[in-house]
Amino acid sequence: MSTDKALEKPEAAAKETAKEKVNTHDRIIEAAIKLFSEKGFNGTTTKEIAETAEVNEALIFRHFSTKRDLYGAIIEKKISEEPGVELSLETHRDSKDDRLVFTAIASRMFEKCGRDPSFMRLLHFSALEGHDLSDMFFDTYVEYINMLISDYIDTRIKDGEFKKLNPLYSSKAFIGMVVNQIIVQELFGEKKKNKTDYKELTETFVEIFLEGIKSGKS
Amino acid sequence: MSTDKALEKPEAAAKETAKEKVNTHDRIIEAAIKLFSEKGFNGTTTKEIAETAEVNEALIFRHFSTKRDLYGAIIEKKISEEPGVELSLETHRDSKDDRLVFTAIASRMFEKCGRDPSFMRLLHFSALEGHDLSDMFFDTYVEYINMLISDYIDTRIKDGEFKKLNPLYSSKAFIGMVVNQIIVQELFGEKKKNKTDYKELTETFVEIFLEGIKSGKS
DNA sequence: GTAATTTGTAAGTAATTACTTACTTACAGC
DNA sequence: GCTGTAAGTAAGTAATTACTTACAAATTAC
Repeated sequence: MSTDKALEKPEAAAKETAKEKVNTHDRIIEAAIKLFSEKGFNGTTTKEIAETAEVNEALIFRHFSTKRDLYGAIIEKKISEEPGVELSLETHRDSKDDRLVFTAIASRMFEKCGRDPSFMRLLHFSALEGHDLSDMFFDTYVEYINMLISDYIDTRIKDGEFKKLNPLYSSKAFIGMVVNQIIVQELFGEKKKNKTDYKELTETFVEIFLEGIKSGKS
Repeated sequence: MSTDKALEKPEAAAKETAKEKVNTHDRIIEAAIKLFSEKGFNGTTTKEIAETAEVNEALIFRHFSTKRDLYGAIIEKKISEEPGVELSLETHRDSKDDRLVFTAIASRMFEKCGRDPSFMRLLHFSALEGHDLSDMFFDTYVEYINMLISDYIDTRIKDGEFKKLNPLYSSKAFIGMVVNQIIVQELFGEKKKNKTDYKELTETFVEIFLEGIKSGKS
């Protein structure tokens, strides 16, 4: 019985306390993500974060010693939790169905950023405002993906299927099409005016890119 | 004589006074462009602007009634003074030498943004921070250029030289390649690590785009 | 039970913010 | 000369900032 209690109680208690604690912690982080991504680091006050999180302002500084620490924490969280584009590449790489591969990459990027616009905004704010972790953000999401696609292009060149163009620059060409569309959409709010047909847009991008890079041995 | 004096004196006087006045005004604007483009609206203080411009802080508010007014003034200035990409299109449009046209567009954009990085940063800051004039910025530099290129593509489709793809989406494809490279370079500071060969990069972009969009009647 | 630790809060701090004021200086027209 | 107007400045303002402190309530440990 005593063991039961010893096992049971702390567990339940921990759960209970943890629930409250984690909720507070999470509420702060969620509010911070929302506000920092909307208005940037300098445009957001700790008072606002507290109000949005429905938490006393002083609690923020018990969980994160400074405002900048909190900012760093949410960037790290975003970096770690985002599944990335690599999946769509890895899923289809071996098929060597180029149209499928690049369509999957573009679709995944559109879908991910459409679902969570805060990610792109945070990425850009952190770069513009010069946050320390901005480089890590960049390496994880720009350089890494460029490298993956660049590698794929490289193998397709060796297969004799793609032209002998610089693989990194070719990768940048494709990524650029997709990312710039996302930026225009999410950051500049183009969506209000023009309804974009994502299916057609993706097809156009993939068509241009693939026909442009394919070696002409049809 | 009286007319002479009346004509001469105010002119010289105006020149003299204007010189001082314009210098102060311009120094404020120059400092504001520098600081706002580096650190954004919220990241820049009026005290800093005054120090950078070597002008008493109170003078800022004699020239611009609020900090936001000053911000608006520099955005308007940037919008009005930038010559834009349209020139390179207009110069080469009638040649119908597609490679020349798109190479010129890309080169001009790279060159312009490389020479004045503050432009791109201001554009992005204003969009992220949601300034009122951000839309004007966007319309002038994103939508307008897209329209111009889209129009050119449209005529080339009607010439039978380009595939029947959506001209706007095709334009976005090309612009995206170039603009994204600029963003990565200027905002994320990629230049430190990788030396980019702009000539090869431009050639790669144009090659992929043109071969991708050309109707296959070679 | 009670002591100790954690969680929450109200009030306050010193520094900084955008913006003003009251004043002096320089220079124009007469 | 004098007067009026614009340019320049030092000092100040009220509000807001990130961050603290001192204390109460709740929870845990024993």
